[in-house]
This record gives sequence, C-alpha cells and structure tokens, in this order.
Amino acid sequence: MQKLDPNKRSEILKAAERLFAAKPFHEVKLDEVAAKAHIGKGTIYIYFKSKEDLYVSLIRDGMSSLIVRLQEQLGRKRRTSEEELRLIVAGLVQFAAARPNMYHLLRTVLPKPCEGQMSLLRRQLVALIRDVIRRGIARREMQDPQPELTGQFILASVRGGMLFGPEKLTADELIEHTMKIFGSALKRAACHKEKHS
Amino acid sequence: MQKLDPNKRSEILKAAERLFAAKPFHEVKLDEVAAKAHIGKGTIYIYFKSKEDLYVSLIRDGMSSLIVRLQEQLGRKRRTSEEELRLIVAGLVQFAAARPNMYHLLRTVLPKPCEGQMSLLRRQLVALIRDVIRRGIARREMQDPQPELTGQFILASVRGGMLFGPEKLTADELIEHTMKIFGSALKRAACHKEKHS
Amino acid sequence: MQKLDPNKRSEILKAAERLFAAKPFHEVKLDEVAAKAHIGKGTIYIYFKSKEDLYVSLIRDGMSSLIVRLQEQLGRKRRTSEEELRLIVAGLVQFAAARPNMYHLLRTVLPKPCEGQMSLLRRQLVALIRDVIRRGIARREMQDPQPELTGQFILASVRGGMLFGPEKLTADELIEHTMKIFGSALKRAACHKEKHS
Amino acid sequence: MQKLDPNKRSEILKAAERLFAAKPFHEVKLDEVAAKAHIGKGTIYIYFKSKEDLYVSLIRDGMSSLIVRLQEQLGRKRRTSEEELRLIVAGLVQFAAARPNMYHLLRTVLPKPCEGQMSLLRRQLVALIRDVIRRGIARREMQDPQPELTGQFILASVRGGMLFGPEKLTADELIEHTMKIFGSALKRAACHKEKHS
DNA sequence: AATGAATGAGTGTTCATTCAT
DNA sequence: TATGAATGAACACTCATTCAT
Repeated sequence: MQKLDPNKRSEILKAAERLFAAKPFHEVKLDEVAAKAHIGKGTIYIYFKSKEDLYVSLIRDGMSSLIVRLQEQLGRKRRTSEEELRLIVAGLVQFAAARPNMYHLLRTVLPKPCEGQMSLLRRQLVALIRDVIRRGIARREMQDPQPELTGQFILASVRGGMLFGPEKLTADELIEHTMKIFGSALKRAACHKEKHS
Repeated sequence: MQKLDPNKRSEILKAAERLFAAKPFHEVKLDEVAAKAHIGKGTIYIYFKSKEDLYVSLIRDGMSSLIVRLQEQLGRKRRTSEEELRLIVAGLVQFAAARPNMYHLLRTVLPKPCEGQMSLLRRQLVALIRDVIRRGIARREMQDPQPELTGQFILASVRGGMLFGPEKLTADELIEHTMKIFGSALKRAACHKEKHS
Repeated sequence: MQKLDPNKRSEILKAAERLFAAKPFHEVKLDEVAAKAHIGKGTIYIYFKSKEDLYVSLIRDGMSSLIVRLQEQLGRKRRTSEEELRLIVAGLVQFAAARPNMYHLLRTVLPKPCEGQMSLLRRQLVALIRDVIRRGIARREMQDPQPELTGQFILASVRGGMLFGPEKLTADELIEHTMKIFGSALKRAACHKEKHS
Repeated sequence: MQKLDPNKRSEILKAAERLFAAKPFHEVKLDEVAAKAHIGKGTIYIYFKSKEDLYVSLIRDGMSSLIVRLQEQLGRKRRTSEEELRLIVAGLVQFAAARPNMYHLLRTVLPKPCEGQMSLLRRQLVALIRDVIRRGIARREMQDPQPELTGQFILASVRGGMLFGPEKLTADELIEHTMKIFGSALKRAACHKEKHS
C-alpha cells in the first residue's frame, strides 16, 4: 500500500482529511479529493485500494502516530501516575487541537469490515490509559475497580469536550477539567489513608 | 409532516432505526426500509421528505422523548443532587439499552443543515445535567467550576461505555461506574469540611 | 367516457388546459390538475381513462367544436370564395384568441396512438379550406394547383402568426395579413382575364 | 461544454436525433440513446448537462448551422429578391429533407428556460426572410406591409407542408408551391405598373 | 360517485472504479 | 507512473394509477 512517492501519498491524505472532516463519507467525492490534492483522479488508486481504504488509512495513520508518540513519552522517564495520566490527556487534546478534523473523522460510521481495525486502535489507546491506572493502583496512588471502562470514559470525555464543549474552551482548560474530574475520582481517598495513618 | 396514519409512520421509523443502526447512512437503501416496514417505497415519501429527513426524524424523535422523560422524572419529587444525577445517568443508560441502536445512530455524521437541530437537542440534554450540578452547588452538596463541560463529559462517558465498553458490561455496572467517577469528582470534599469543623 | 356530472368533466378540462398549455406533457402532474379543478385526484379517472386520454380529449374537443362551428357558418348563406376563406381564417384566429392555449397545446408531440385521431381532425380542417378553394376554382374566382397544400399553409400560417408573431399583433391584423397573402395568391389573375376579354 | 472527443459528441447527438424525432421527450430513455450511440450511459453526462440539455443542443445545433449556411449562400452573389427568397425556401426544405427529424423535434414543447434560446434562433431565421423582403421592397421588386409576419408565414408553411403535407409531396413541389403562393403575393402587382407605363 | 392514501415500476443522474494512453 | 475519459451499476425519488372506504 506504500508505493512510490510518499510525498504524493500525504498530499492525498491531507486533502482527504479536510474533506472527510467536513462532510459525511458519502458526500465526499474522489473528484474533489483529486482536485484538492492537485493530482489526477486515477492516481488515488495507485496509493489507495479504494475510497474506503483512503478513509480508513486517514484515521489509522493518525491514531497510530498518536499511540506511538504517547508510548514514547510515557517510557521516557519516571512519573507519578497522575503525571502519566495528565501526559496522556494532554497528548489527546493537543493531538486533536493540532489536527482539528481528526475527531470529526471519528464521528462517522465506518463500513463494517474496517471496524475491526479501528476498534483495535481504540483499544490500544484505552489500554494505554488502563495500564497507567493499573500501575497507579499497584503503586497505591490510585483506586479504580474498572480501569478499562475508565479509559473509555476519559477518551470519550476528551472527545466530547473537543467536539461539543463551549466555544471558547481552551486546550488547557479542557486538560485541567479532565484531570480535575478523573484525577480526583481516581485518587486514593486521602482522608481514609490519613485516618488510618 | 405528521399526516395520516401515525401508526404507519412508526412502522417506518422502527424499520429505519434497525437499519440505520446497523450500517452507515449511505449503505441503507430505502428499498430495504420499505420492505422491512411492509409498505411501498413511495409511502415513505408521504411521511418523510427524504431519506435524510427520515434519518434525522429518527434521532430527533428519540432524543426529544428522552429529554421529556427525564424532565418529568426530575420534577416528580425532591431528591439530593446525587440522586438526581443518578436518575439522569440511569435514564441515559436505560434509554440506550432499550433502544440499542440509538447511540449507534448518533455516531454517524449528519448533513450539515441538520446539525443545528441535533446540537440543540444535545445542548438541552447537557443543560439538564448542568442544572442538576448547579443546584447541587447551590445546596453545597457539590462543587464544580465547569458544570456545563462536566455535563458533556457525562454524556460522552455513558455513550463511550455503551458503544465501546467491555462486552459483558451490564447496564447497572455502567450506571454504578459513572456515578462512582462523577459522583466522587463532584462531591464536596468531606474530609476538608471535617477538617475545618 | 362521458359519465355523470358533465359540469365536473369540464372543470377538469379547464384546469388541464391551462396546465398543458403552460408546460410540456411530462411536467404536468395530475395532482396539480386535481388541485386546480378542486376535485380529488381519483375523480379524474372517473371522467378520463388516463392522463393521455385527458390530454387528447382536450385537443379533440376543441378542434371538433371549431370544425362544427365553421361548417355551420359556411353553410348558412351564399358567399364569394374569398368571403368564405375569410370566414375560415377569422374563425381560426378568433378561436385561438378565445382559447389562447389551444395552439400551444398543439405544439406538443402526441403519443403515437393518438396521432391518428388528431391528424384526422387536422385533415378535416384542411379539407374545409381545400373545398372552399376548390369551389372557388370551379366558380373561376380562384386558381390553385394544390388546394390541399394551400390549406396546410393557411393553417400553419395562422398558427405561426398566433404563436410567434409580433407581440402587439391584433387578431384583425393577423386576419388581414393572412387574407392579403393568400387572397392575392389565389386570386385568378385579373389582368390576364382582362387582356383576353 | 465542448470537451474531448467531438466525434463522440456527434455520435450521441445523432442517436438522440433519431429517438427524439420518433417519440415525445418523456418517452425517450437515455438508456436507449446510450445504446444507440454505442457508449455508456454515463458518457452522455460528460458531453451534456442533462437530458434536457441534450435535447436542446440537438435543436440549437441544427438551426444554427441552417442559419449560417443560408447567410453564406445569400452573401455569395447578387440575385433578384425572388431568387433570394427561393434560395431560403429551398434551403429550408432541403435542410428539413436531409434531416427528416428536425421539424419533428420542433413539435415538442420545450422546457421554459430554453424557449428563450430557441425563439432567438427562430427570430434569426425570420429576420433573414424579412430582410430579403425588405430589400425587395427597397428595390421595388416586392410589396409587403408586414415583412416580419410574412417571414413567420413562410417558415410555418414550409413546416406545415413538411409535416402534414400529402404523402407523396416532393421537395421540389413544396418549394414550387411555396414560391407560387408567397412569390405571387409579394410580387409588385405587374398589371398596375403596366397600366401606368 | 368521490376520494386521496398507498403503491412500485420506472428513470434521470451520480460516482467509484477501470484502463488505454 | 500518472492521467482523466469512459463506464455502468446502483439508487433516490416521482407520479400515474388503483382501490378501500
């Protein structure tokens, strides 16, 4: 799938991203994509198997790079669990802010055969959060009977905030509020500890 | 748009709901809808202006009835803020569980002209939650600097849990976890108060 | 075909006439006709076999009544051939002027099965003119090697004048010019006769 | 709209001409046109905006070329006014005889937006005749108080003759009869002149 | 007789995909 | 490799006609 001029490939992806983010799948015409990418319509089929493949590649590429980046950052140095969580939340928000269409892309329903790939990526992202929480529990910094589900909540909340939050919500505010909610919910209740200590 | 046999209208909506929930907009054929509803294809156009109108009506009707139901329940009797919040969360989950396709419908991107209507409904739902939190703050049962955003978080989290949560997640578990996370995050920190007292 | 309330029948015809005159056959909807006639759509099918039948009846009725009227007028009293011709031309023009859509109707192509009926009526009309000319020739008031074709010319010319003539052309002007052209062309050349006498 | 292989465009027009001449607009299916032209149905939409556009192009092209040809022939050399008139009539008849469907096409009612274009062409054709008559009057070869209307008459008569004339009418007979009628009607009455000389 | 809701065959048009150049 | 003209399967939507009331 990765033939020839990778430059041209990303031209196409860039053009497609804007269009797919702006309208539903069936309203995006490959003619437009080709025009916006300044290439011939046939050329798309050299780099992508089909319209669907183009669409899925778009999302797959974006999420993959996000996951890789987060994994790198997490591995870099030691942090408290809350710091790690903040790192992930900030990564999600900044990623979405930098590629304002990414989340819009995810609104769309995917053709069934692709759901597998996408949910795999989503699961990887959730797993990243879940593992941070699990480590937090192991370190007795956090408590959470359902870390996986909490991962879904965090992902969904950031998405909800980005897509539907107040107009003038800044990235930092979104990060802060997410941390305030989930940070406090996950925090091992201090008073109890204090009581026992 | 509410002509004639409202029974037939429901038949169509019911058939459409199953189909739109199962596949993306452009993969649903009106022939199928007509067949599933046991009516002629042309009949759809008596009750709905277009395929798009059918689709939007589906979502609009569902969300409206949810909002109305929640408003009624909230008004019925006095409750603590947490009980009110639980009422809403339970309402969301039960609604989604009863109409398993509703949330799937909302995944799809809508044609732009409809976004307005939909985001209005979403805002109403969020406002319901926000007002519960505000009242909680006024009653000194809760604290939250961004009740509106928290509303978005709750909505998004329930949705995320329904759509992507663990296979065997029960409705009650989802309600409990949502309340655990958001309930504890919003609770006016007891230990601090105790400290001061 | 002539059932029941003949009043209702002509309501339908009247409504249909305006519509068929205003747009091509396939752009006229029976819904419109029914609405304009203030009757139910199904009622049309009580008075007419089909849309096509309605359309053809419209034209047939109009032309038949024109032919009958002209025949009556011609038979009423003795006239010179030119007076007879003028009678017909005036009849054509006045008929068209009184039912301004009639000629527009005739612009439209008819479904083949109807062509027979229509061309029969046209031929009757042409025959009327042809016979006037023939009688004129017999009376040595006219000369014309092709009276039938001349009949077609006259019919066509009046139609052309009505449909495409100058905006402010009056009925009388059209009659006069038609008579000027065809009257002089058909007139037995006076000078020659005089020469020989 | 004049893209690509103009050969293919002609193929389509040729196929369409036969079909539109044989039946009313709404009975001609684009599937037939494509089949007759030996091209894919979609190809029609590369060369024409719509069924309507195809139809109008057909007529527009034909009439334009007729007008151009007549203008050229008239300019070629000096002629008496009657010769010029005969040239036009012969041109009309031969044109129609060579493209036996052209006049049939014109029977149909056009969608309103196109009427403008068509009546423009008709007016050009009429203007051609009118100017010949006017020149004839200036040269004292002809007399006619309404040259424009006479132009309409001639056009209409030729059309009437072609469409509805006797079965076995030849092109030459039609030309001759048209000239006999209109030639004699327009001729500056010789006897009067002779009287005065 | 009159109605108008229901029907579904029929068709213009689109657009992802192909392939000759 | 790159192209864009050609394709034709696919589909939303229409509307003449029917028929239960």
